[in-house]
Amino acid sequence: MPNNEDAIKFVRSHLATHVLVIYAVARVSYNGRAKANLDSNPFLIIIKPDGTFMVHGSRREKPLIWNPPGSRTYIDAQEGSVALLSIRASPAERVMADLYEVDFVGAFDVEHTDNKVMGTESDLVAWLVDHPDYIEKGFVVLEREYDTAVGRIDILGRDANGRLVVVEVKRSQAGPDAVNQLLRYVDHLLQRRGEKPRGVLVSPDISPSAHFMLKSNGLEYLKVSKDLTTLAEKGGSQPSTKPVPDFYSWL
Amino acid sequence: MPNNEDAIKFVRSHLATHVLVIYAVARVSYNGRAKANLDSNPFLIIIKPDGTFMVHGSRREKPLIWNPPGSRTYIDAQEGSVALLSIRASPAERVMADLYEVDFVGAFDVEHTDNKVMGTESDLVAWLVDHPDYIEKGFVVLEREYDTAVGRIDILGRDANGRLVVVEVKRSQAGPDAVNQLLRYVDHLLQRRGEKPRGVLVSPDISPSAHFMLKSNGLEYLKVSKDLTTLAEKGGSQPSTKPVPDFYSWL
DNA sequence: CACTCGATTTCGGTC
DNA sequence: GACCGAAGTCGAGTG
Repeated sequence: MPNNEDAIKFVRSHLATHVLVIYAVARVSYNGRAKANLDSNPFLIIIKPDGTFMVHGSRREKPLIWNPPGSRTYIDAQEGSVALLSIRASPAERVMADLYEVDFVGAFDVEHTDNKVMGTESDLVAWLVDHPDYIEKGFVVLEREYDTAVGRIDILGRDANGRLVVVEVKRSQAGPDAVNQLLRYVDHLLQRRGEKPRGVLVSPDISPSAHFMLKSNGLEYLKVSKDLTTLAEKGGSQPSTKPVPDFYSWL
Repeated sequence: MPNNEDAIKFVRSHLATHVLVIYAVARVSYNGRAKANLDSNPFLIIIKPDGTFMVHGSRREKPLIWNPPGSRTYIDAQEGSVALLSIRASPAERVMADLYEVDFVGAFDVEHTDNKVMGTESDLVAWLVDHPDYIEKGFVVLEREYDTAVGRIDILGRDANGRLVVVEVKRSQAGPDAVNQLLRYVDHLLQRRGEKPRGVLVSPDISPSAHFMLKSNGLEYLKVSKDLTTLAEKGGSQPSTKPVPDFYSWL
């Protein structure tokens, strides 16, 4: 029979420093912005040193129940089970896990590593600003990431005829929301400057309804090559460190 | 010195049935809709039987690099390392991990469990439809989740005076996007029916800029109690099963 | 399969 | 800490 006391000690001593992996039969509940419950079943529970608490099932990328970074984890013995508690201060949220059978606890020393993702919308905007003729011959950039009362305009410029142009950029297929955003900006500038600007949506693809909305509002569409959306820059992370695994199990 | 061959065999034999947890020093790269790279560092790699592939660091809830459910995983020996490959067919995306030092491999038999989350926007809409007077005395619901060319209207109804009312519901703080959506629907109905409807945004909170946009467009705001956003119904999951943990390590 | 939108969105940036 | 908008968004529902 497993020794819960040892497991509890083990978890406590590694909570702040290691990524903990717990395999246990547990009943889990979440209560906060929403509510959810899991009946007693074997789950994989992962607790990170930053407070992230996750209960994973056998499918999907997202945990079934979780608490975000910054939460605090508590563990204690209970009548016939181990109580695992994760508390987030604000908004108040709590995850409670009753572990009826703890079959594995591992502590893994994982370094903090940031990775830089390349090919984001910001990258595409930057490229377009550097290559204004790609948008249109004679296009001149006035502003980039231009904040207004109704949102941030990706690119504001003038065409060869000197007419104001609002450019909204999407790195993937544009939907109704993107058209909405563009409309918002065009209306705002019309009211603000008394000059009706052109509105151009730039993306590698657009959904049918979004295209319909675009056309019926006199806006324009510029399709960009999919290659442009994965512009490669360079990014990296930190140097290697020695792994220090440690675990506790009875089998 | 660890035996990579055994680790590879172990992974292969559990890929389809277990949640695999691998702790290794690895260099990881992702190439697909975007790109990302991780230098050689100890990471926690989790592979689920549904094809989900995740590389977790010591912080945050989301993996540093991942492939979604439906991806295929391959593992093979390499010169001085173990090559782990995850391929997603469409869109074409691949995650490559070079494991330079495999320190732990665990296979955990996690049952598939669905959990029902309570307190979603859909729950709130349902409650409002059942309690139309909460929106406004004399309010009559005409349609719910009403599809139009510009999107789905949460609730369409008429007020005590017989005037058309569009209701947009948010379960958390409403931002500019919500106002945008509502505006879109109001405009659409005006054009479509030649009748200018009232637009009402319902949420427990609203951001300052969203409220400003709302007012300046003649729309209305109805604040609902936060309690309403966590309406409790009932939900559960499946019965318990026996855990069958299995792992492989050298320490 | 594609489209649409909610999400305990999460996450990063900015004020 | 609040606000704002992107995300390799993910994931569910619908057609």
